Amino acid sequence: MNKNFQEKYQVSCENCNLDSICIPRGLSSDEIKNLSLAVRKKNVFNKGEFIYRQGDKFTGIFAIQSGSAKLINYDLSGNEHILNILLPGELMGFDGFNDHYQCSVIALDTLSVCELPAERIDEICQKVPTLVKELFRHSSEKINISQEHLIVSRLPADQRMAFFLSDLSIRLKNRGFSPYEFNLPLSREDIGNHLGLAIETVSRMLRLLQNKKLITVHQKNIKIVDLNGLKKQYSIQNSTKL
Amino acid sequence: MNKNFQEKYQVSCENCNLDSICIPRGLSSDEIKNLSLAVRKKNVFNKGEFIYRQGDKFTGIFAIQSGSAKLINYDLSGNEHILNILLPGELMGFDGFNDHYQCSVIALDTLSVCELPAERIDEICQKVPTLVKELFRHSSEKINISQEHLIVSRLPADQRMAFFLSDLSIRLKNRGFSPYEFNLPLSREDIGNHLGLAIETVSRMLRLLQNKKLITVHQKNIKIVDLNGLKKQYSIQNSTKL
DNA sequence: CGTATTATTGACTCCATTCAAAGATAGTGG
DNA sequence: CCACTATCTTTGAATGGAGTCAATAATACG
Repeated sequence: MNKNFQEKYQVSCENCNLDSICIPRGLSSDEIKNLSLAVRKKNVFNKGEFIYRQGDKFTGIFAIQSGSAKLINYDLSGNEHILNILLPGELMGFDGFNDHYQCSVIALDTLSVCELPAERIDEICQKVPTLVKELFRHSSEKINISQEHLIVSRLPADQRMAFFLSDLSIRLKNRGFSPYEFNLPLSREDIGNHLGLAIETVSRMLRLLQNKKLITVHQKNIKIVDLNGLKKQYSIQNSTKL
Repeated sequence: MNKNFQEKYQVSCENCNLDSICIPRGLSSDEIKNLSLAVRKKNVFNKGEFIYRQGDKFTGIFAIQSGSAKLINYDLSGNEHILNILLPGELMGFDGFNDHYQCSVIALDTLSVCELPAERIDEICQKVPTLVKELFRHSSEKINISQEHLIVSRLPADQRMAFFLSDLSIRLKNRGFSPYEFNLPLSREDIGNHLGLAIETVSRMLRLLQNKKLITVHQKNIKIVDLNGLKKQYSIQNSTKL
């Protein structure tokens, strides 16, 4: 393994400030070094480009270094369903362990990712047994996120919107961004698609939350005025049944 | 390891006729033997009993040998959300790799399960590397099922019901049961909870599908009269957008 | 057999969609 | 710089699908 190869393919996870949320989360520094050797150099995508496509052969797990993306699924009629928004430090590809990816991921802005290639996962898991556990942990998290979304999808429109914004705010905070002000990289149509709402309803719900002094909206710019109030909007729910 | 111990704790996966859908799916017979040694003896639960509870410490992955169960999540208000129905050969517990189970599983009738204990997963994965891959595969499948449910939750009530029944029919067939007649182990309330419908709507949709000559309903007994027709009910969707 | 629970059916209400139109924003070329 | 278009967003009014309420019917249970 010559120096040129290393420069080209080896990215130290220590150079990336996302260790605490990305794959290395539960690993020791020695283990991270082993992981770093397996990780493919970071790759840059422009807005609108696919990181991977539904139906593609599984090539590995990707981690976002910077930028954001949308996780989508196309149904039999070709309709797009936005399953989630992905932020820096978040992983993707766990939908593909059954040989082929079952979803697509599209960059919402300029995006850089690094990849843990499929062919290396086996060997690295031998060398770093705790990595297996970490990957299961992440996979488990993806399951729980999907299930949470299913529960949220049953809430009325205003609560769904409140959850979406709170969730984004919290995730941004965990990643070192401001939780109180951010630019949604999504159109109203994409938000509606993701939340299962018509674009008109998206407009109305944003206005509603603004009227309640919980947020302020200017185009894609969102300011969270009252995060606790926003959370109460959905976390109370119908407190009738116990 | 004496004979008594083996009788008590060792269940050969070869004795169970669910190899093709359960954990052993992709493993060789030698690997299955190794797996068999790690699997804990089967355990029996009565209707209404918990296999594991949301918040419990992760103890392992369970496989249903016989009977059925419901996978549920309790929200902050204590409301129950039925995320899925689990059938023989199906696995549960992938929601727990993050130290604690995020869901509960309750037996819908007399249920027998076998368990791959957490403390053995590490060692067995060392001995049987292909098992790691198999577990990731199953975990991946759980993700995809959740995401499919999210998409289905956007469909109108009749299509949701049609999907639910078709899906059950297909899964029962894959497990060697009749796909054309089965007894739902769920009350109308549970069906409604799972599909996000009021119990009255569940009644109405079952009647609708019966009027369309796609099924016949007698209490909990369901006969699938026209499986293809049932599938068409939802797979066409709005064919307007391409 | 009577009571309690569960399921069905009908009438009414309400939330979110659809339809329709106006307003705002970004990009283009004169 | 402004007009002009295309796209996106907001707002209002009407429609419709599923929920709620209420009553009846069927089933399970003691």
